[in-house]
Amino acid sequence: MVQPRVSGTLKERAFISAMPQHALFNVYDLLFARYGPQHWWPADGPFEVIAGAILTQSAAWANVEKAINNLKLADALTPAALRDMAPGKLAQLLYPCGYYNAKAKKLKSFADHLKINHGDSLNHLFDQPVDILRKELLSIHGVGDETADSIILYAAGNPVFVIDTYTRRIFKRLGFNQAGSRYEDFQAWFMDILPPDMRLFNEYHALLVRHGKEVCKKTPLCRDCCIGVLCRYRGSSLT
DNA sequence: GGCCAGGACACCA
DNA sequence: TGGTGTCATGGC
Repeated sequence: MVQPRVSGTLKERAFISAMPQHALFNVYDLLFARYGPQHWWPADGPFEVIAGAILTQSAAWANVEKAINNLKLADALTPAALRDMAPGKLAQLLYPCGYYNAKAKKLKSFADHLKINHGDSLNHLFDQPVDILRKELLSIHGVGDETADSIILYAAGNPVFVIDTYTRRIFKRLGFNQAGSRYEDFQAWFMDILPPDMRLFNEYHALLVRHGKEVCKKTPLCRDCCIGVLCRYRGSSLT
């Protein structure tokens, strides 16, 4: 495979900054052309999505899969089973994905909340306006911005754009510094430009993670890496 | 042996 | 409001 030359000239980056709407769609098209559909979220049902979203916090997905498999083998991947299990036993099952004591507490907090407020019904939890749902999720111990949005998008099926480390890194290094540094500013920038399409948001986030994992972290200058790779698929320009 | 991985929270200035 | 320490294993 031919490595891209160092590109991303000042002229190219200036154009990207001036035309964020076009560039945002072009970046998606280029990533999709390169990687194809990602079929996210890899889980059996919405509760497994939620558990995975909590367990993947600062952890490699391969290790999260081991922990989820442990939960399945112990028949513990239900809210009731998580509540009933002793904290030490649950932590033991979560051991492969790290932070096992903290994550055991987080899973139990979610299971407790679901029982108390929704009778263990995810449909009841999800059957409310997205802004209300998001505030409720954020009130649960262990659920922050990214985890809440992952749950809303991948478990509830509502179009919110998930902002993660890879998304910030890739777009900042592509020159989109006007997006702001706060989570909500970055998210608003995406959602103001893109149509509220659940499938688009799903695929876009997954593609950014795929690209971040496979390309950006292996290149010292990610800015050049991203622009170089992306430009290679559209000649010499991101336009 | 060091660094990083699909973050969140508590604490402090 | 923003910065920092903590939580912790597994793969490269």
